[in-house]
Amino acid sequence: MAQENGNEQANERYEESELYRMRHSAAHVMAEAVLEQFPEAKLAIGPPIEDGFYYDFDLGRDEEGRPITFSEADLEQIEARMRQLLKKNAKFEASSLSIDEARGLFEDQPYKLELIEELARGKVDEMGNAIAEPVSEVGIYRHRDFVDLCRGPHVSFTKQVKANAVKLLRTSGAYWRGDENRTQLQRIYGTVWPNRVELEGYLKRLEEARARDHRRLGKQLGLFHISPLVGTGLPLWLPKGAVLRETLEQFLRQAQVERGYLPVITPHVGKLDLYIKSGHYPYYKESQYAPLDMDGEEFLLRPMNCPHHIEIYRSEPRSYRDLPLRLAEFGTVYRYEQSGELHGLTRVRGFTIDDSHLFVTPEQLEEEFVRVVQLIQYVFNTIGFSDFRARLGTNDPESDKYAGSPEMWEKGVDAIRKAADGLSMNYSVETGEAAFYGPKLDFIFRDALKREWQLGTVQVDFLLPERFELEYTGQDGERHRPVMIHRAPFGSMERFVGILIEHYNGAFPLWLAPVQAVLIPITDRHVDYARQVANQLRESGMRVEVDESGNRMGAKIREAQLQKVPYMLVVGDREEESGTVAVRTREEEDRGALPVEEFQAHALELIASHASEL
RNA sequence: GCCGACGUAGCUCAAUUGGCAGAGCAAUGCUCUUGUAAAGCAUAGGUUAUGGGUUCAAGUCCCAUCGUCGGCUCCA
Repeated sequence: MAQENGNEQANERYEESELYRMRHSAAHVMAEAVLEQFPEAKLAIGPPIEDGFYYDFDLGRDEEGRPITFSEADLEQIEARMRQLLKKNAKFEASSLSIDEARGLFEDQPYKLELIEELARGKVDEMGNAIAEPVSEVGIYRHRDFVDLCRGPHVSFTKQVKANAVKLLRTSGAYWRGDENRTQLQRIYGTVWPNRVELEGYLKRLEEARARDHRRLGKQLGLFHISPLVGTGLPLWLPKGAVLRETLEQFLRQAQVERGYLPVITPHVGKLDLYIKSGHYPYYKESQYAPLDMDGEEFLLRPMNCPHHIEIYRSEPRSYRDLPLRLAEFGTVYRYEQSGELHGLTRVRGFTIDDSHLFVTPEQLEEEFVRVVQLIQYVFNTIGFSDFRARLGTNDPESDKYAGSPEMWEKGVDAIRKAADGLSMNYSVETGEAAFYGPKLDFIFRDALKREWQLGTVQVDFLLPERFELEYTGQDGERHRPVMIHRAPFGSMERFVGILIEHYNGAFPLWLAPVQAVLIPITDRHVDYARQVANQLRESGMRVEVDESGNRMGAKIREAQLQKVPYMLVVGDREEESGTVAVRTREEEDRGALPVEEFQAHALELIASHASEL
């Protein structure tokens, strides 16, 4: 993905940019304002981030022992004070101190002391990033009476941050060092831009992003519904959403048939023993629905599909002639995510993975891996997704989260690297992002709100074949152990559709649109003709509705526009007499009358080619 | 799960310091028979998330539960 290099370069430039300095400096001035209002506040860290900055504070506890938090009024006051402080033109002065001097200077700032100790021991820097070497001196930045442990960079004078280009956005809790077992601090997020106009532009972009939020569009377009009575995180697919999802499923099924995948269908529950044997259970115990105890036997709502597919592999003796064996299923799984983690369709408790498990010989591994990546690229290209990056997730040798031998991991990572390099792909390598059973290559998409979502994934697995003692008979007549590839191009149908909604702002390409055309009869008199045309189009496989409401034509068009229906086919006396439809697209283009057959042929061609333009 | 904000009709939102729960859209009925983004009139729609409490009086104040939203954490 050529995208990624660009991003990395952009990030490097960002960290050296004036804007980055402004945001870093704004964080310091905000902390200064906070300290005025909360003199007892302890400072944690306050870095620039994409589009802004934050600073974390510990405000201590009230008489009842509850953490003191920022109110909305506090935020307004802090923001107002910050503006005043920016205008008073203080100079930012850098200097460095020995570790001991720094310990003295920050003696009543416990979080800073912890950072200083870690710098001295060479673990992490003041921003929390890993460093290689212990340091003997630490950087500090001072403006007025405010001093912070910091290596900069900053602007020279506070005035260089425009007071009218600063806005504090929100507060939230945030764990110290990102660790939920440690103190929860109070974070303030803010943003700074070079000037007021750019700030307003940014706020407008946020507003626009909210307008294309898939939860909002999902309601407006009648795609899905989440009922608290059914269960939070358990979406209900409405007819139009179901059509969209099934269309995607059909598309992938077809692509898989062409590539030698075989369908299987397996149940949504399995005995607990199955997951104990696979090793999934102890790893993910906390994020699973509790086992169902029936007559002394325990069953799990399945959190993944792999063990079921493995049992299919094991159902008969396998020969090298059977491999690669590619078993595919849209398999629904259940994971009890923490309540605060749920989010529309993109983070749910019951979802369907476009899952497949490939059982291959070690010799076939690399080639099969390449084919899977090519399938994923084909899927993304066809659907029109572009803002993706690829990530190679490896195990963290320090962590006990990962099973299997070092050789297994090495072989797996090696296979992925060879495959990705062979395809000339750009990818980042991230330690500690692997599955517990093996390394993986993930495809990560950025949504309208700039959040990143992992969609497609391909994983190499030497472990489960061992756990389940999988075998095949080789050409040599000996027993051999296959390797597994786990893969899901969409990742999950729920998440993928959620992202798809935002990507297209609800205006799906014709082939995916839940309703592809609406017939709009001008008066009651034309309803029969409209129905006749609709039926003709339906017989060719198109998804067509007739607007038989009592509305006037203008209102029917408005409704179809709001529903983002690709084609509006207006029919009145003229069309009925000539056997035509007056074609209008959602891009507000009146294309005039076309014979029904001509429109149909044109539309079917676009559908077949997965075209995104009408 | 944690921090904060919030929960009023199907949807979007009103309701002054605690004092009769409202509007637009959608729905239904009637009239109009209409040419490219909203016709008119009428009707119906509510245990103000749920449960408890304070008060002469609670949508409004307090407590709990459920849920939603923004973050944090997590994401097989």
